[in-house]
Amino acid sequence: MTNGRTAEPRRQDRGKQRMESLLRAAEEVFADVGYDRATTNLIASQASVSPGTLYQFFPNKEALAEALAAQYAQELEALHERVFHGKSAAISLSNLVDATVDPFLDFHRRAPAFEALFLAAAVSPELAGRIQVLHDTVTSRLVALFVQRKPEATREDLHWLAEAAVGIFRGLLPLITPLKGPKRSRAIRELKTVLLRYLEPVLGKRKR
Amino acid sequence: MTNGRTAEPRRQDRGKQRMESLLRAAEEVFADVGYDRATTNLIASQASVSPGTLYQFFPNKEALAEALAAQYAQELEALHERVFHGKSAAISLSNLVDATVDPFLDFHRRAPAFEALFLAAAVSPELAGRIQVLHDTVTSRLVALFVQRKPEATREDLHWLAEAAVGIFRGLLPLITPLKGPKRSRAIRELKTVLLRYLEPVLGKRKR
Amino acid sequence: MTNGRTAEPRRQDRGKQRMESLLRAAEEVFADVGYDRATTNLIASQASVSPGTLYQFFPNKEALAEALAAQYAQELEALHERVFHGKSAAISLSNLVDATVDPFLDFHRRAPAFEALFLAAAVSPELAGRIQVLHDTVTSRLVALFVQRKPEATREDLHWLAEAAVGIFRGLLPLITPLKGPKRSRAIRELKTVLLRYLEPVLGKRKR
Amino acid sequence: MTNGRTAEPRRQDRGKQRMESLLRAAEEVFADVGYDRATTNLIASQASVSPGTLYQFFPNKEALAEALAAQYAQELEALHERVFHGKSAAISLSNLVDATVDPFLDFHRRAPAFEALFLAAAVSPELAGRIQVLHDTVTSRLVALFVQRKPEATREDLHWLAEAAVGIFRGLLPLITPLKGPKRSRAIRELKTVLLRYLEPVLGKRKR
DNA sequence: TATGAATGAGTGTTCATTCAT
DNA sequence: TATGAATGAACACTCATTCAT
Repeated sequence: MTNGRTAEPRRQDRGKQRMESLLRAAEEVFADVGYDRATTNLIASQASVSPGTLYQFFPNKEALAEALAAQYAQELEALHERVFHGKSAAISLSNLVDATVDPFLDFHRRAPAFEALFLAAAVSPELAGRIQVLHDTVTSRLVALFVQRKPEATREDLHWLAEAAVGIFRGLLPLITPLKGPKRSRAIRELKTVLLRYLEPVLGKRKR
Repeated sequence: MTNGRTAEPRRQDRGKQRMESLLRAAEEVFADVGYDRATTNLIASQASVSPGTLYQFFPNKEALAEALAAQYAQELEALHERVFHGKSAAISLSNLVDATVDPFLDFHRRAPAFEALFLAAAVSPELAGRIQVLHDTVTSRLVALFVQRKPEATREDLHWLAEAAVGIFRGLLPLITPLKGPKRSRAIRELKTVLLRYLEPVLGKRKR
Repeated sequence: MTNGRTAEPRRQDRGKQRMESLLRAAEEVFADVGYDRATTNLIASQASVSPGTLYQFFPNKEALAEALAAQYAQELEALHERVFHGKSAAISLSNLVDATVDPFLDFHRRAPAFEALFLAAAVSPELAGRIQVLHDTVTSRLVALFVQRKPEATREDLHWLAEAAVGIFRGLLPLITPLKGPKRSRAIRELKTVLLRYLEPVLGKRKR
Repeated sequence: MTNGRTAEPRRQDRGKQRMESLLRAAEEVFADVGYDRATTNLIASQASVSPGTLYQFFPNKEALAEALAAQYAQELEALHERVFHGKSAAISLSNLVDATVDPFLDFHRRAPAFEALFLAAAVSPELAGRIQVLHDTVTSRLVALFVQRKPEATREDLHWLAEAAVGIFRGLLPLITPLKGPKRSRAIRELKTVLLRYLEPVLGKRKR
C-alpha cells in the first residue's frame, strides 16, 4: 500500500509519539501519587494505551523515570544555555543567584514529576543511580559557572560549592513548593539568602 | 506460688520488650530498604516474631513509623537538653553550630531509620502527618535557641531561620551520610559553613 | 486457709459463673456481628476474660454455639411447659396459635443470638449439626401439641405439619424482626394468618 | 491477517467467557462452602485462573455475589415470563401455585448458589443490600401476578401477601432441598399446601 | 486457674510483567 | 505493533488456637 521508504519513518514517528505520550503520562502519575505509588498500569491507562504497549517502549518503571530524568536534564541544560551565554562573569552575585533560582523554579512548575523523582531518588538507591544524570547535569553546570567566575579557585573547592548549593536547593524546595502568594515569595527569598550568604565569600566581587 | 505483684509487671515487661525489639527491627528494615519498601512481614521476621505478634502491638506500618518518630523526637529533645542547659547565649556562633551539628550527626548514626523516615515523609503526605512530631520538635527547639540568642528579633523571622536551617540539614545530609573519613569531614565542614554564613548576620555576636 | 470441702464447690461455682458470663458474651457478640463474623477473642474480651480462659471452658466457637443452643432449647421447653400444662386440646386453634407465637416472639426478644444461630445453621451444616437440638426441641414440642389435639392423625402427618410450621416461622421471622410498631403488628398478624390457615383443616375444631 | 472487525469482539468474547466461568466457579464454591466461607482464591482456582484474573473482572467477593444475584434475577424473570404470558387470571389457584412452585424448584436445582446467597443475605446486611435485586424481583413479580388476579384488592394487602409467600418459600425450601424421591415430593406438596391455604381466601375463584 | 503474648496459616487484594492473539 | 487478559508472588492484616508463665 504505502511506499516502503516513507512507511519506516512514519512507524518510527509513531513510536516517538507513543514514547512521548507515555512519558507525559508517567510525569502526571508520578506527580500525582509519587514514584513509588505509581503503577505501570496506571501510567499506561493515563496514556490511553495498554500495559503491553508501555512495555514495548520501556522495559520497566525505572526506565520511564530514567527517560524522564534525561528529558529534564536536557531541558535544564537548554535553560542554562539560554540564560548564561558566556557572560556570567560580569553580573553581580545577587543577579547570578536570581538568574539561577528563578528560571529553575519556573522549570519546576512545568515539570511536575521533577520533585517526585528527586525525592524518590533519595529514598531508593536503585532509582538514584538511574536518574543520576539529572543531578550530575545540574552540578556540572554550576561548577562550570563557578569556574568561569572564579578561575583561580581549585576545582575541588568549586565542586563542593556546587554540591552544597544543589543540596540547599533540595533541602529548601519543600519549603517553597507547597506555598502560594506572599509566603511563597518569602520562602524563595530565604532560599536566595542562604545561597547568597554561602557563595558570597568565594564568588563575590572583590572590589565594589 | 510466685508473688502476684511481680507476675503482672513481668508480663507487661515482656510486652515492652517486644515493642522495643519490634521498633528496633522496624528501624533496621526502614534503614535497609526504605519505608515504602519495608513490609510488615519482613519487620516481624527481622524481630524473629510472627506477623500476628507485630499486629498485637502495632496496628499497622504507619504506627511503627509513628512510634519510631516519637522515640527519635524524645531522644533529640534529651540530646538538646544535655547540650544546652541554659547557656547558649554566651558561646560563639561557630561553637553553637558545632554544638548543634555534631551531636545531631552522632544521633543520626545511632538512629538508622531517621533519614529513611524523613525522606519517606517528603514523599508520602500520609506518613508526613504521622511523623510531623519529629520535624516540629527539631524546629521548635531551634526557634527556642534562636530566641534566647536574639530576643529582639521577631518570632516570624526566627521561625523562617529555623525552617531554613532544618532545610539545609535535610538537603546536605545526603552529602554526608554516604561518605567516610576525610571526605565526610569535608562534607560536614561544608554543612557548618553554610549554616554559619546563613545565621551569622542575624545571630552573630555584635561586638567582636 | 479455707476449708477444703467448701473450696471445691466454690471453685466449681466460679467455673459455672465463668461459663455463664462467657455464654452471655457470646450471645451478645453473635447478635451483634453474626455467628460467622464473631471471633473468640472478641467474645473473650466482651466477657472481660482472656482468650485462654475461654478455651478452658469451651474447646471452640462451635461449642459456644452448641451450649447456647442447649440453653435456648431448655428455655423454650420451660416456656412451653408454662403455657400448655395439659389443656391444649380445649382451646380454639386461633388461641393456640396466639399461645404459641406470642411467647415465642417474646423469647426471641430476650434471646438475642437465637436468630443469628438459626440463620448461621442454615448456612453451615457443621454448625447445624451442633445446634440441631434447638430445632428438634421445638419440633417435637409442636408434634406433642398436635398429637394431643388430633390423636387420630398419623404421627407422620403431624410431623410434617410441625416441620412446616417451624419452616413458616423461620421464613417469616425476618419479616417481623426488623419492624416496630404497627408494621410489626401487621407482620405478626400475617404470620399467624399463615399458620392458622395452614393448620385449620387438620387441627381446627370440627363442631363449633 | 485477521479481520479487524472480528479481532476485537474475540477478545471481548474471551472476557465474557471468563466472567461467565468465574461466575460458575463462584456459584459452585458458594454452594459448596457457603458465601461466608468462600474465598476469592478458592473461586479463582475453581475457575482454573489466578487470583489476579478474578480481580480483573470483579473488584471483590461481594461483586461476584451481586453479579450472580443479578443473573439469577434475570433468569427468574425470564422464567416467569415464559410461564405466565398474560393469562394467569384464568387458571385455578392450585394450577397457579403449581405453575409458580415447580419451575422455581427447577430453577433452584440449576442455580446451586441461589440458596447460599439467600441465606447469607439474611446473615450479612452488607450482602443483603447487594443482592436485594433478587428478592425485589421475585416479590414484585408475585405482586404483579396477584394484582392481575385480584385487581380490587389494595396494593398493600397484596404486597404483604407476596412478602409472606416469599417468606414461606424461604422457610420451607430447607425442608425440600436436602431430600430426594418420595420424601421430596411430600415436602413439595406440603409447601404447596401452605401456599394454597394461605392464598385461597384472597385469591381463590369466587364461584366454584 | 487465669493470663495474654505468641503463633502461622490463611484472607482479600495488588501490580509489575508476560504473551497469545 | 498493539492489545488486554493472564499471571503469581507478594502484601497488609486476621483470628482460632496454644502455651509459658
